[in-house]
Amino acid sequence: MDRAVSRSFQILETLARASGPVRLSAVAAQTGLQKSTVHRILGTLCELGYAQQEESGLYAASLKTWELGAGVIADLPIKRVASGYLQNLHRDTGETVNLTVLVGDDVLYLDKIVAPRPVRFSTRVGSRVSAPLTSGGKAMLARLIDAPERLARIAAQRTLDVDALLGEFEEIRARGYAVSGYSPGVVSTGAAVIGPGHAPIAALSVSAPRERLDEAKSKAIAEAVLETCARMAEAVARP
Amino acid sequence: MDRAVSRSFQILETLARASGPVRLSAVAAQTGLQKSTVHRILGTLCELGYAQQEESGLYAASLKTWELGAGVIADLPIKRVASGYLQNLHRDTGETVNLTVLVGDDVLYLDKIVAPRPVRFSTRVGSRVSAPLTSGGKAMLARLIDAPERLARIAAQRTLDVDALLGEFEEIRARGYAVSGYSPGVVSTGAAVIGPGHAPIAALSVSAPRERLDEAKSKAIAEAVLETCARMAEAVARP
DNA sequence: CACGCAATTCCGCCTGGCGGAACAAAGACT
DNA sequence: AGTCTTTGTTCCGCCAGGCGGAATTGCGTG
Repeated sequence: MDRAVSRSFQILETLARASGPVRLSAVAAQTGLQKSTVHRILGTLCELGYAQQEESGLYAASLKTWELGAGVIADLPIKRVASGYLQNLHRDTGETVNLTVLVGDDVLYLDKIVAPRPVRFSTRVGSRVSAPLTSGGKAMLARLIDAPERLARIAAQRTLDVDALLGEFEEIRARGYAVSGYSPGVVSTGAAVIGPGHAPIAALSVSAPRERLDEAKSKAIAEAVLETCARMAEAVARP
Repeated sequence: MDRAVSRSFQILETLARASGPVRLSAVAAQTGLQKSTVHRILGTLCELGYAQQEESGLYAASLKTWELGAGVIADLPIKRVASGYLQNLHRDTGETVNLTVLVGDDVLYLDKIVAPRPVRFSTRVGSRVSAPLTSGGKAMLARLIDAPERLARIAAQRTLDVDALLGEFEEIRARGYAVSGYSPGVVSTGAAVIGPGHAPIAALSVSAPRERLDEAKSKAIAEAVLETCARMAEAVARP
C-alpha cells in the first residue's frame, strides 16, 4: 500500500469536498499529516494539474480532477441512455428528477434535473445517501434477494426499523415503486430500472414538495416513473 | 515530485480514459511502467476504492473517482446557476445545448443537454477541444485582451489561420455571438457569459445539423443564445 | 514595530517504493 | 493432449526518494 499515493488521494479528497479554496494548514489538520508532507504532495498535485494554488496561497482541486471523473462515467451504459429518459420524466412531471445507482449500502446520485421551482433540501449530484432513506434506494433494495442481510448490516450503523422496511418492500415489489420523505416536506417517488439478469442497475425518482401534490398528481407521477423505468430497461437491454 | 503519486494518477487516467475494463499489461504498456509497479499501485488504488478489479482480472476506474470529480464542480458558481439556463435554451431552441469553460487553450465541456434527435458527431461532457475550433471558444477568446498572443501560441501547435480569426473576432465582438462548423454538417452558435470583471467565465452554445436550419431558425437561435447568456451573467453577478 | 501564524525550505534518517526475475495460471495454437 | 505464449502475481535486495522535525521566510494584524 503505497503511502504517498494513499495520502495524495486523502489530500485531493479534502480539497474536492471543501467548498472553495482551503489553506495548507487546514489540509494538514484535517488529514492529520505533517505540514511539510502536505506541502510536498500538494506541490506534485499542482504540477500534475489536479490542484491549483491561488495567488493568495490557498489550494483548490482543479477541473482536471473533474475531467478524470467524467471519463469514468462517460462509457457507463446506464448514464448514456438515461439522459433522454430523465428529460422525458422531467417534462411529464414538471418536478425534480434524479438518477441514482446502488453503491455498497448507499445510493449515489448520478444525475438530476431540477424543477424551475426547486425543492429546498436537495441532494447534490455526486453525493451519497444511505439507501433505505431514499425512494430509489428502497426500490432497488426491494428487488435484491439479500435485502434482509443488507438491511441488518445497515441497521448496525444507523437506527433503522428493519421489520417495517421488509414489510414495505413487499408492497414495493407489488406496485413497482417506492415512496420516501426523508427530507422534510419533500415526497420522493422512485422505481428501479431492471437490467438484463433481473438485477436493479439504477433507479429513477421524482422529488416534489408536499404542498404541490394532490392524490391525482401523486398517481400520475408514480405512473410516469414506472413507465419511464420500463422503457429505459428495454433500452439498456438492447444496445 | 513524488514519483509514486505521479504514477498513480497516470495509471488512473489511463483507466478512466479507456472505454471498459483494461488488462494490467495494457496499462503497463500504455504508461511505460514496469508491470510489478503497475500491479502494486493498482492494488493501492483498489484498496482506496478508486479502482476495481473484475472477476476476470481486468481493472477499471470506479465511481468513487467520479465522486471525487463531482465534488470539485459542485461548488463552482457557474455550474450551479447554469443548469436552469441550459434547460431554458434547450426548450427554446429544441436543439443540443452546451456549457463550456476556457481552460488553458482548450474549451472544456462542462454540461450539455442533447436534442431528441441528436447530432452525429457529438462532444462528450468532460472532453476538451482546442478553443478556436468551437463557437463557444471563439466567443470567449474574442473577449480577451491577449487573444492575439493566445492564437499565436495555439497556431504553433496546429494549423490555424490567425489573421482570419482575428478578423472574425471583430465581427464576434460586434454581434455578440460566434458560429462554428468544425464537426461536418453541424453548425454551432455560441456566446460568452461575461462575469463581474468583464472576463468571459463560460460560454453557452447550440449545435444543430445544418439541414434543420434555415435563416429564420438560425437567427432565432442566435438571439436565444445571446439573451440567455445575458441573463446568466446577471445571475452570476448577484448571488 | 513587534508579534503570530502560515507557507516554504532544509536536511539527515531510513523506510517504502522500485524493478528485474522467477512463478503460477490461463488460453491459444498445432 | 501437449506445448508455447501471454498475463497476473509474488519475491527480494538495493537504495533513491519520501518523511518529518526544525529552522526560515513572508504576510497580515494588533
